[in-house]
Amino acid sequence: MTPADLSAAIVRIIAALQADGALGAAELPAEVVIERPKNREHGDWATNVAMQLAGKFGLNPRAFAELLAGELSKVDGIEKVDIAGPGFINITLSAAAAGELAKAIVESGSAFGRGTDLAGVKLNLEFVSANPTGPIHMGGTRWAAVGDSLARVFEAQGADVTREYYFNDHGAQIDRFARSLLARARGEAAPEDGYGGAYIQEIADRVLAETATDILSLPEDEAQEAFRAAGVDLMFGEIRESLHDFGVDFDVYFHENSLYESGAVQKAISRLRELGHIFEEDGAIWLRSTTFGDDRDRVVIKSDGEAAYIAGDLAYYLDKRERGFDRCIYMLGADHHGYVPRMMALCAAFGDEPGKNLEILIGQMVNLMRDGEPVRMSKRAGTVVTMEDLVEVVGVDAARYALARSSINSQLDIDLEQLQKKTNDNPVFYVQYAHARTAQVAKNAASLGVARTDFDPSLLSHATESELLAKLSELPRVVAQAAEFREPHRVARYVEEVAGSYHRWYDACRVTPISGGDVEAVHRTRLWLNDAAGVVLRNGLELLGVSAPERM
RNA sequence: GCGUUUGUAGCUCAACGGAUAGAGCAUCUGACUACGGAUCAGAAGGUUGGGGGUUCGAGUCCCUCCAAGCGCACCA
Repeated sequence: MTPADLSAAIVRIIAALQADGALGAAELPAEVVIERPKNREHGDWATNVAMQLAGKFGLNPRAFAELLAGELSKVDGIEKVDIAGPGFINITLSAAAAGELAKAIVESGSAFGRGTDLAGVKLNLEFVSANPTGPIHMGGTRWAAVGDSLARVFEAQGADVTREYYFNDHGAQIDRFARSLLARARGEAAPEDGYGGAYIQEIADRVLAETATDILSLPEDEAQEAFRAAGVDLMFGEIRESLHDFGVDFDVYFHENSLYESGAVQKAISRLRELGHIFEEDGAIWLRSTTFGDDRDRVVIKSDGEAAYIAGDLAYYLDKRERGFDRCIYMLGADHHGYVPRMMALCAAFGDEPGKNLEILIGQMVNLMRDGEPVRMSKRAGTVVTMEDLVEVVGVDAARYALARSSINSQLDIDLEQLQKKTNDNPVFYVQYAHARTAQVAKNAASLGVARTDFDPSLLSHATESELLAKLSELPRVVAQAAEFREPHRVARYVEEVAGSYHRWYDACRVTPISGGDVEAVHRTRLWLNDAAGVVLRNGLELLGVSAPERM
C-alpha cells in the first residue's frame, strides 16, 4: 500500500459516493495529495482532501471527512482511519500492507523511483557554458553539479535529455583573452581590459611550446590570431577534462563561432525579417522585442556591421528547435537574469511559446568565504577558485553533493578552509555511510545464513520500521517533484531523511541474530527491508551523480 | 529609480498553502564486551526581517516598508 495506492483508492471512493447519490456532481481531482504527518501519532499517512473538496459538495469538511473515512476504513490493508482538526484524514496501515513495499522495492531495483511524467519529451538542457577564457570557477561548478543532477532527474521521468554546453568562442572577450596571452608570452603586463590570472601564463607557455612556428615573430594580428586559436583549444580541452573528472559529460559542446561560419545567424535574422520583427535604425539592424514584452528593442547587427551578442542567441535557439527539441532549458547565473525578457521575446518572435519551448532557470551566485568574510573572485585579477581546486580539497562526491543540495534560488556560501578541516559537516558522508551500512549488513547476513528466502511483512511492526517504510515509499514522488519544479536538491534532502530513518532502524532492529542465536523469519524479512533501503539510497545518490560506496 | 532573487536556530540550509517550523555543523548530557560509534537517544537554541491583507489554515499567496545580492549597452 503506497501513497499512490491510497490516492487512487480515495478517488475511487469519491466516485462511488457520487454514483450512489451521496455526493453532488463536481469535478474530481486526478489524484489526491497524500502526505506524511509530521507527528507520528497522526498515523502513517494523512490527506487534506476533505478540506479542499468539501466546499464543492456543499458539505462541511468534518462531515465530508466522516463520509470518506467510513468507506476508507473498509479498504484492505488499512487498519485505522481517524479524523482530526478541521478535517484531516489520518490513515494507519496494517503492518503487513506497509511492509509489502520492502519486497516491491527490492524487486524493482534501479527502476524504483522512476516515472513517466516526461516520457517522449525531447529536452535540451544547457548549463555551465562558461567562457573559454579561463578555468571553470565556483559558479560554473554549481551549475555543473545541479544541471547534471537535473538532467538525471529528467531522465528518470522518461525524458530524452541532451546535455549541452554553449562555448562562447567568438567576440570581444575572446579577443581580450588572445591579447592577454600574447602580452604574457612577450613578458609584458596584461592589457588594461585583459585577463591576469596565473593560468594565462601557463597557457601562453604551452601555446609557445606546442606550436611549431615561432608565433612571436609573426605580425601583430597574426600572432594574436594564433594565440586565440591555440589558446581557445587548450582551454576547451581543459574545461572538458575538468567536467569529465567531475562526472559531467556533455552530449553536445556547441561552438558559438560555428553559427557565424555556417550562416546560421543570417538565416535566423532572415526568418525574423520575414515574420516582420526586424527593422533598421541609426544604421543598425534591430529586433523589435518590445512587441513581446521586452523593455526595449535590441540591436542584432551593430552599425559597424558586427553582430551583437544576441545575434548568436537567435541563431542558437533556432538551431536547437530545428534539431527537434520541444523544450529548451537554459540555466543561467543571476548575473544574467536581466537577459530573460529578451530571450523570452526572442522565443515568441519565432512564434514559439515562452516558458514552454524556452525555459530559463536562474541560479544565484556562490560566495567564497574566508574567516566568515566573502572573498571577491575575479577572473581578470586571477583570484578565482576553480572546479579543480574544490575537488582537490573535498573530492568529487562531497563537492557535487554540497552544491546540489541547496535550492539554486538562494546564494550559497562556501568556506573552503572549513570544508578542508572537517569534511564531516558535509551530510554526504551521513548518506554514504548509511548506504555502506546496508551493504555490510547484507554481507554479514549472507555469511550467517540469513537470506531473502521468505518474507512476512507483518513482522515489520517496529515503530522504526513503519517510519523507514513510509520514507522509502516517497522516492517516486520526490523524483517527480524534483523534475516538475526543476529542483534536484529535493532528492538530496530526501536521501538524508532516508539515511536518518535507516540509521534509527539499524539501531533498534537487528537483521542478523546475536551471536549463537537462531535465524528466524524476522531476520530474513528484515533483510528485505535492509536491501530496500540500500536500493533507495543508491538510486537517490545516482540521481545526484554521487557514488554509493559499499564501504568507506 | 526600475526589474529580479533572497531574508527561517550561533553557522550552512530544508519545509506540494496544512497539524507542535525541521536537518547537519557547533554547544551540553547520555548509550553497545550486540550486524562498523562516520551511529543512536536526549537537552538547549526561533516573534520565519517589520507591518498590514487574503482563508478553515500563511515561512509559503497579495500589498507595503526595511536590509542584502544581482541586473538595467550598438559589452560579451
